Amino acid sequence: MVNQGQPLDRVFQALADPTRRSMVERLVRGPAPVRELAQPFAMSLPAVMQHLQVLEACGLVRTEKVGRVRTCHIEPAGLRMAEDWLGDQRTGWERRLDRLGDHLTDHSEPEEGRPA
Amino acid sequence: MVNQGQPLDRVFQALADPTRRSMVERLVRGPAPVRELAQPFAMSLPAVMQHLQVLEACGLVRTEKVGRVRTCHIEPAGLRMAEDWLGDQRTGWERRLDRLGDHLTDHSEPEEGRPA
DNA sequence: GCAATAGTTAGGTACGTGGTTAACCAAGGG
DNA sequence: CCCTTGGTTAACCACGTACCTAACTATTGC
Repeated sequence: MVNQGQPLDRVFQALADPTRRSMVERLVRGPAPVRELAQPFAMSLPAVMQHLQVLEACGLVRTEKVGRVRTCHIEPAGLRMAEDWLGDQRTGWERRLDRLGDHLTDHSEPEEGRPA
Repeated sequence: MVNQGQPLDRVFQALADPTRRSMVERLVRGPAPVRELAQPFAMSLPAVMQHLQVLEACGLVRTEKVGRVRTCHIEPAGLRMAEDWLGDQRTGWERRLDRLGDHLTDHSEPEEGRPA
């Protein structure tokens, strides 16, 4: 429960970059070739390619080359993995708040770390 | 709509590290002093402090020092910000899938990028 | 086949990140 | 008052990341 580390590492790392997030935002509205993906960013093609590789390596994006054009699709499973982790933390937190409320109404116990 | 960059950058960056994610996972179950937070990780106190600072800088964690003890609480708003972004992308994607389905049943249009 | 287009590879640089050790300061406790 | 505990600061190092330019390959269109 404490260690499913690596894939999540890569996904969050990928999402930590504004360029890559923008790419994801764009790809969510439909697939696009590398060139179109690169257009809004004031940076060289190789730089864009690198970002793309990061996104692909962590499973957020899938690409396939048809003629000389590589088309990029988003892979929603990757996003969901991250969203799930976040959701788990939030629900864990909320559950804790509930339990804390119970204890307070029961014994007026002061707030502290793990009860065990 | 394409650039609310910086805070999200920092949050995802913070979550990209397994140590920091573990810390969040622990803090979700209740506040803890630095020492206890550091205990499960085979690394020096300063390293832990650094991670803590990252978490604090991006608003995921709030800390306060009482005697000589600094207690760390989680700050759920930070998690929610990230979760929201992820959710936006997912819904954007799902909406697109719906629209695509409509078009297909209507005009048998081939799938492509932005319709504008 | 020649030129333009789309992408790729190679190599290099500047900066950021994650860790270390050592020395230090500030409570508490005997 | 002295020692221990808890945290902090400083200085440093190894490695990774995010770009760049230049050169190259592979299609497509004329």
